Order: sequence, then C-alpha cells, then structure tokens
Amino acid sequence: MTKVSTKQSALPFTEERKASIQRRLLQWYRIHQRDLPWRRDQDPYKIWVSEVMLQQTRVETVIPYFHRFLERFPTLEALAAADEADVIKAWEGLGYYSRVRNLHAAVKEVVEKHGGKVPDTLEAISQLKGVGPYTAGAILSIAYNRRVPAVDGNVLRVFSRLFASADDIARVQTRKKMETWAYHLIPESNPRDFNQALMELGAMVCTPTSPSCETCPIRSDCLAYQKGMQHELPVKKKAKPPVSVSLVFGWIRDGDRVLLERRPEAGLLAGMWGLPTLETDASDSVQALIVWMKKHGISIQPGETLGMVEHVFTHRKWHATIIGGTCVGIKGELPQHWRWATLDELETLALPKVYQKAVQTALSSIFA
DNA sequence: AACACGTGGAC
DNA sequence: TGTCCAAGTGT
Repeated sequence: MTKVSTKQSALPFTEERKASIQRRLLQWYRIHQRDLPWRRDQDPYKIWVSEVMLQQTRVETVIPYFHRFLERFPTLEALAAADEADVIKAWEGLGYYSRVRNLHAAVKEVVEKHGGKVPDTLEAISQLKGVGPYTAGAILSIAYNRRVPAVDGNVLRVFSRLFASADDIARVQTRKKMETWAYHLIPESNPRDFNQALMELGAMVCTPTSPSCETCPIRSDCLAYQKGMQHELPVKKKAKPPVSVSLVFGWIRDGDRVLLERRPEAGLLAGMWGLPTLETDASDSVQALIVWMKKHGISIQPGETLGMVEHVFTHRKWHATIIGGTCVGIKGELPQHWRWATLDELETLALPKVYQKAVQTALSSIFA
C-alpha cells in the first residue's frame, strides 16, 4: 500500500452493492475457507512467513516448506538469531531467493528496532525489506485485523470481473485503482476475513481459466458474469518468452571434492552456490572453460562431457553442457567466491534446482 | 513503467 | 513443447 485515495466518486459500486458483496463473501468464506497451516492462529510472524512464501508460489508448494521452516525457526527471535546460510537452506528449491534474504534482514530489524514485535502500522511495516503493498496489507489485516487493502493477483482478477474492468492488471495504475476499490469495500467489522475471502474466492472459484461462476456467491453482483465476459477478463499483457542462453558447467574434481562457485550478489540466483558457470556460445566450450578458469588461477585437465542440463527461468532458458575435469594446480589461494566441497558438504549447501539437476546428471554419468 | 527474479504444475 | 501461470517486490 502506498496511499489510498479517499474520494468516493470513482467507485464502481453503490452502498447497497457493497453491502451485498460483503455479506455474501463473508458468509461463503465462513463455510468454504480451506484449513491452511498459517490459518491456525494469528501470529504475525507466521502470517508474515506464509505471505512471503506465497509470493508467486502455489499454496500446495508452500505447505511443506512452511511446516519445515516453522519447525526450524519457530519464532521471530529464532529466525533473527539464525545464520543466513541455514535460513537459505530452509528455502532451498522455493526460488526467488531474495525473498528469504529480505525476510531474514527484516526480521532482524524488527528485533533491533521494534523490540521483536512485528509493526502494526502501514508506515513502519512498509519500511521492512521485502514487504511491499500487498504483504503489508496482508499482515496488517490478517494478523492485526486492520482495515488495509491486500490486493494480490487474485483480487485483481476478481475485481476485473466483478466490476467488468478491462484495465490491464499488469499496470501500476490499475493496481492502485483497485487498491482504492478494495479499501472502500472492506467492512469495518471484519477486515481480516474479508481480505482473505476475496483472495480465497479468486483461488477457488474465480480462477484464471475456467471460473466456477455457477457456485460463485457473488455472481449476482458480477458485471462480467451478467455480460458473459468472465472468460475475457482480466486483461493482462502477455509475457515475453524466455531468452535461450548457452553455458558450460564445470564438474572439476580434486580427489573426492568438487569445485563450487558463488554467483554474483546481484542478478539471477544472486549469492547462491553452484557449479562453475560460464556463459558462452563458443564452438569449443571446453577451451573456453579452461581459459576462463585459468584467469581465476585454476588449472584444469579437461575430461569428458558429462551431459546436458536444460532449465527454464522466468526470463531465461539455460542450455548447459557439463564438462568434467580435474584440478591440476591452483595459483595462490582459491578466490573468495570459490570453494571445494565433498558430496556430503554439497548436501548441506542451498543449491538452486538447476545445479541440483547438474549434480545428478554428472553423478549418474560418472557411475553409469 | 517495465523488467528481472525460480520453480513446478496445469492445459 | 509451448504457454501461462501462483497470495509480489525491487529497481
């Protein structure tokens, strides 16, 4: 939430319509809400963790991570006191790793600056890393029952249909407009359930591809349903397809250890450990790897190609060739962002999926 | 404002 | 296979 306009003139609903939507939605939610692990209590810390995990991530994916994470870090204080490497390990495989770095930093800040209590004001909570307009509204409304909008992708979709809005929901302007609508739609009595009801409806009934309008509690209020437009809404600009990139991964051994490289602090898989990775279109990728590693003071004796890995990110598609080799000499100390790891040590590191695939491929090639 | 940022599942 | 996502945020 940035700032909510309080002018009533532009609202797409009357007071009667508002009352109808509130009543039907709340009644429906009381009956049909899912029993999700983060709905067992209203602990702001648990709500916060769940909201960050749920960013761009499906509920079914989040559930096991949520259980493990809360078992490992049961309280805000426990998380704040933990080593970052352990925190990231608990996030391994969830993706968007900056989320957990921001969460960890923010939790530490809450301990230092707010006495360990998650802030209950929009101004304070919005200053925390990784807490944007949606997450701020979600925590304030769900944990503290504050009347603050929590407009996520579900709500944008529900509103687009409910009020027959053809505005592109990818636009900032559209999100702000709908935040205003949401603010004026929230009942004073129960912001907590109303915000969740709106999202739950989007998740369970007013779904992206085939909405279940027949069972929708507010279909009589829905302008898109009345016009038969529910399948045309919401309007959203199409995403560009991922760009293909060719790379080589090094599987460089020194006895029973393999060489790892830490990725740069910014960009894709920022700060994560992985196999030595070189972006190259060179016809002789083996030579490119040798030269590149030599520049880092590491001499290798190349071996055979151990396989290929394909991995699709949101904006990138990696085609990686895994090249085996042994270390035959290191000039001075290993650079800061490089390290050796035994296979057992590999297990203790947080490895992104693309490198997990590569390790599997290399090992199965070697033991084939 | 537009784009980068992970992953797995559905169609 | 390709496409579109799923409870967004940071830049």
